[in-house]
Amino acid sequence: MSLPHAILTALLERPSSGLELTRRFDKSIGYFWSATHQQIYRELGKLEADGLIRALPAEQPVRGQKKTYEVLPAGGAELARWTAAAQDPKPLRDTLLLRLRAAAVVGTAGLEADLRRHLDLHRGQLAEYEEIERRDFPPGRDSPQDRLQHLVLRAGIDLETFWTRWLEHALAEFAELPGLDGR
Amino acid sequence: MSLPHAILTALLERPSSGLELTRRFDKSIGYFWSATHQQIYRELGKLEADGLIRALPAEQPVRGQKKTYEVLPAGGAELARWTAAAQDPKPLRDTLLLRLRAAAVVGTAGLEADLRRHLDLHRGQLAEYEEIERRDFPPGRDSPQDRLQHLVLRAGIDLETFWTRWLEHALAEFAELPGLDGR
DNA sequence: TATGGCATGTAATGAGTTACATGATTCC
DNA sequence: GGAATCATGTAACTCATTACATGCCATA
Repeated sequence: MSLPHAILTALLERPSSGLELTRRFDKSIGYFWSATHQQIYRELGKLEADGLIRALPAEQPVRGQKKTYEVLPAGGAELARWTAAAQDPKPLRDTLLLRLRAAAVVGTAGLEADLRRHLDLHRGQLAEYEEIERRDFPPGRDSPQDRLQHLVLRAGIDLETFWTRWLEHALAEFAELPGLDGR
Repeated sequence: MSLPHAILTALLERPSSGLELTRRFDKSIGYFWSATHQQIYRELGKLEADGLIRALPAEQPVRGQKKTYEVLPAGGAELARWTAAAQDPKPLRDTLLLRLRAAAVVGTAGLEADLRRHLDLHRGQLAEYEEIERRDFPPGRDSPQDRLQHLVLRAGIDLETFWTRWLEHALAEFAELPGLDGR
């Protein structure tokens, strides 16, 4: 239910082709809403059919040829409507927590290595976000748009901080656990 | 890919029928892996067909009649294998962050009320987790199983703490924003 | 002219959600 | 015996993922 709106947002920020969108979904927007190129092309087709976006004038309906989209007024209206609409938060669904709970019944053998790997990944992501903060949000610049985008980035930073701390804590606990392995 | 393993874990903790599992997925396990009864029945069928679980002896293959499942050795082995296997963390996908980013281009009108609502929901969830912690994990009890389950609960508590703080911060920022509404 | 990279797409599968259907049991 | 509730299930649909297919274009 959110992918079309993620695409509308990206296209309002800057008209783009499918592949350009795909690249932007690998960073920026993709930091909190990921999507593959297959999803994006399918959704661009739907959005165009629904009259929310259109291909820019030089429209060649040829296959391997670039096609840039822009948002139509109806698309902007739909995005504004969706942004303001009440939506319930989705319940948490996390594999790692599930595996820990499973480990309580089948033993912790082998889990620790993957916790360490996750810790490294989250540390890396955290460093990346902090670099972006330094580069794109220096103190001083604070248009409303900047503030909103900064707020989103802060969520990313705080979430990664949470995961690194939690994983460090978990690993410390593991070190103290008596041999539960293979239980 | 994780639902079957969530079910195996729940059944190892205690053999149950489909509806009992559904209830347990509304709390406990469901706090970090939610599932509806339709998913659960479908998955129970698959797990039984694959020989990972079985219906308890008094097996009546009658429709509206209770059917309790238990885990077979092959099921335990599969769960242990899955628990130890390396798995990449799934990229974040959060609607609220997306809406904030959208608000930076279409305006913040109407968003604030829903942020407040989310804040209330997260505060409620946090209180619920803290109550569980008081009740189920008093200082002192610390078998390895308790420690692992407590670790999972701590993740829930810390995550809800993060969201409440972030939402408070976001609302404070909103209060300072010049009229961006309807931009 | 052929190779590699760019760009757009199709097909198949799987996981999750929503709506509905049916049998058994209990209690009035 | 009728209504409510418990319990199990089916069907249809949407969304996401994985693998593959095809056309264009530059350049060696």
